[in-house]
Amino acid sequence: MSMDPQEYDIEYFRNNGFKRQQCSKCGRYFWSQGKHETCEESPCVEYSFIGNPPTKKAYELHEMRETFLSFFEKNGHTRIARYPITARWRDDVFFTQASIYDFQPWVINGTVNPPANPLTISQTCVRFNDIDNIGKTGRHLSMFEMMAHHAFNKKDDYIYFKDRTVELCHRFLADELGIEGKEITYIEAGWKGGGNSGPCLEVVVGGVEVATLVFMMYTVNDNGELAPMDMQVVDTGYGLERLTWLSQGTPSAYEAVFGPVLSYLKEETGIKTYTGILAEYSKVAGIMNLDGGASLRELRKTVAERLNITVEELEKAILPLENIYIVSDHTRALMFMLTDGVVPSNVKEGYFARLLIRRGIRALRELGLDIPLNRIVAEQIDYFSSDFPEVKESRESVLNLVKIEEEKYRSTVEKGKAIVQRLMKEREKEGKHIGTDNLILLYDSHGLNPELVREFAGEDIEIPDDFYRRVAEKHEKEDIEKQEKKEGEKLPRDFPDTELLYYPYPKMREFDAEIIGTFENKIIMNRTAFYPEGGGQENDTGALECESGVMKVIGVEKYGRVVVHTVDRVIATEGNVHGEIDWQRRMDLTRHHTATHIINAAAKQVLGRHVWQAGAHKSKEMARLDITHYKQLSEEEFYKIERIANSIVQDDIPMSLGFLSREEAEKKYGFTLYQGGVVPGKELRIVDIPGVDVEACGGTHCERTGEVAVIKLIRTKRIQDGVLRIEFTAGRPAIDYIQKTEKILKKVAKSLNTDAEKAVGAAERLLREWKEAIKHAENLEKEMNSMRMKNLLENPRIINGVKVISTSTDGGMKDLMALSKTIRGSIDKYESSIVLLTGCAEKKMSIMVATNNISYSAKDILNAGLNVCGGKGGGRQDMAQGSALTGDECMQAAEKTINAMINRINEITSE
RNA sequence: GGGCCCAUAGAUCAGACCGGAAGAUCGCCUGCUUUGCAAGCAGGAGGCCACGGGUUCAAAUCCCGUUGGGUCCA
Repeated sequence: MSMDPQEYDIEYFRNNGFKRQQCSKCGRYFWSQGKHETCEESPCVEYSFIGNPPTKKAYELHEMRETFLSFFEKNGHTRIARYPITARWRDDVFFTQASIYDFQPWVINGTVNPPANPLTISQTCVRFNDIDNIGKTGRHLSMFEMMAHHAFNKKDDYIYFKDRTVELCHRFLADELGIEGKEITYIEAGWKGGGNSGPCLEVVVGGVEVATLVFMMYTVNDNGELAPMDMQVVDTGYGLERLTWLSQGTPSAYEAVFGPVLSYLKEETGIKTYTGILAEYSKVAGIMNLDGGASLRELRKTVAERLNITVEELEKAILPLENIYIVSDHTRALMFMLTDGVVPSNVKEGYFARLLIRRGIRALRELGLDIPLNRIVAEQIDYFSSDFPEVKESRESVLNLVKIEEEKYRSTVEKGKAIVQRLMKEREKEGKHIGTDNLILLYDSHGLNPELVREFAGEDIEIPDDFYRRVAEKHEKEDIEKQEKKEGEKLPRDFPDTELLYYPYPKMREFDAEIIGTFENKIIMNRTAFYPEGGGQENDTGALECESGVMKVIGVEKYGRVVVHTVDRVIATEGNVHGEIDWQRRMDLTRHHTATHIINAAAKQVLGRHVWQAGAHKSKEMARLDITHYKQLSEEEFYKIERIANSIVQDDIPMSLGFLSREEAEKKYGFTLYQGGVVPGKELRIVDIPGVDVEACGGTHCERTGEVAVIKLIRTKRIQDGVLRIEFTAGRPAIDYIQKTEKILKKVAKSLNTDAEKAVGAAERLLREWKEAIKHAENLEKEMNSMRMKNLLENPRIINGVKVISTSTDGGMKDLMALSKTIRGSIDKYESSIVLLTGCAEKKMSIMVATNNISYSAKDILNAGLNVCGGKGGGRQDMAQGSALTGDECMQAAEKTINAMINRINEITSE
């Protein structure tokens, strides 16, 4: 994307001897203090820093991060803790993929102020688009840290923009890291994203892009025209891993950033690193555009040629290392994902965790290592513990999650083994082998990758080169158009912020306010004590009283900082009103909200630190809390959570509710504040139940836990793999619920003719006796049948040497079958016989023909009968069934039918 | 968020494509055999074929929906 060259006319460049130059290869313009033929970025040049780092010293990963953050701190920035890797404050993405994600959309669109301004951060990020390249290219990673300094400029609050940004960047690289100023190039580029755009500079050293400086300043309208943004944002991104790699000059980024984890794996496997080969490999990978298997082979061929060895020799040297890198990379990403509340599952965020675990296990297998994957995750945790205390705190829970997921994979593989074996047998019968179709099905539906299938099959199954592309194609066809996300509805005109009374005066039931605007059936006032829908809590209802009468408040919503009341009818457009809140409803909602926090804490205590709130809803009669957990609760866990929750209530703990600056809150309470997702803004409302739970939350709450009165869990439900829903009630509705269930129990007991305590025993006995009675009745019927049959059997009709037994009953098809079975049981297996049965029940006649040891078709005989009674039916050679609608004349029809069939038997047996 | 696969005896699964009398193996119970055990032999119990509709003379089987589980993709 090209931008106006003036956009890059930066004072700092002009004053410090930078010259604008054009790359002879890619044609892009760039700025540098040195003179360069090209832009200095691969693929225009090869990496020059490998074995020859341009920094004054080699930095270890954590050291590089600290150097960066403290440099910007020294230069007027506030250091901000990383945001979680799961972007729960956004509904358009699963994961945080760049530092700017932390401030989208709330800060960028001006809804809230940034946590600090300017600020510096090292944001943990994950990206999975290049997952196949990980471990293979020397530089791709699934998890990385984007270090950044951000400034948010408003008209009345200008921090800094292009000039200072470039200055800080250059000073960091040149003065702090000691890179020769002339070696750094700033390539002109354009940036676009999320409806915004602006110029951007790619900062390149030694062939590698180490940072990007983005200046967000325009909004792009539908016609592609640019308009200046209200806020101009400095969005920078410095690759921690890139810079660390650059400073160490190792053959690949992996060798620089994985630290002791890499050494551990190398030691365990005894795999050697061929530095020369690896260096060459990374260099070539750097100048190649890698996408898919074919280009990977191309890469290997090129490298082998350059080193004058065969591709086989090359692969022997690098393939084991690739697996080591994959394990290192994946476990590192997992550590952060699981720490931040991802629970492995088959959908959404969880699936990526599962993917990494399964890929990790496969890589370990390839290496021939018999170590559980969580052992490697533990190494990662130890490496990151000192700089990320939250990782250390979640150690046990993270290792447990990995272990559970490993077990799940093992059982998937076990099941898969059986499936493959059955499939083999089936295919063998048909004289065929397992084909590509089978492979795709096994992978897509059963999670068995083709290599695994080959192993289980024990024969050489051909795996097509483009296997995964074919799987992808299968899914592409099913691709759905992405639904347009509707923008937050806007108010018809601007209103001043509403003063919120429910925070400072949580017990305020009535208040006076002034109407400042109305539209449709909505009213906006200067202040309100009505709680608007938000944070999973439903809105208050009540009344607004004014001189001309009373308006009923039926809905309350918040648009930005304005509270909008929906009323049944607007009878005043200005003047004073007196508001009154439906207090019973408010108290029910409040108790449910506080109870939600309490249950969340209790669940964490019982189940582990991996439990995070995944959603919640509080209404008047009932509430539900969704938590991350990997399986359904046992009965024991269910009641334990309920017991603990109620003991927190009984302890009647005084709660503290108040506002705190974000920095202070994060420092004091840490990460778990953000249960419902990160709450944007500088000031956080903190709901603190001392010793139990602290959350950033905007809802209404009790003053003491005792106010909740009682918590009754109703049921839990696994709403998806990895997420459990707890439904519960608190306070008044809890009592209603208990009474309701008790009434049911009493009713049951009464109908069993006993009392509640004995109901279960009575029900069990009843069921047992009922089953016995049925069995008894069946046996009796069998006996009756055989007695009834005795006559028939002793005096059978013999037609041309074939024994024919026929009778009419008053049963349905099921009875006829039972009857025929009885007869069958009492005649000789080798005796030629035919059984003809009819049954009349509910104005319908069932007919059944069964033959034994003869060649005549039962179907044929049946048809003769059906012809006279007008029925339908069919069957097999030795057994046929049919029925006819006969009305009240069933018995006569049955006689006619049997006669017709006997005639037919006469006919065919005499032929 | 979407696609695919699966649900039958206590367990593992046949049967389903092509509708017509619910099966195998292991486990369980009883008896025989054995000093005892493992086992062997003979017999037996155990199924609303996940649930709810529909089609059909007839549904475990075909169609639609629901629930639960698995899996791949975003």
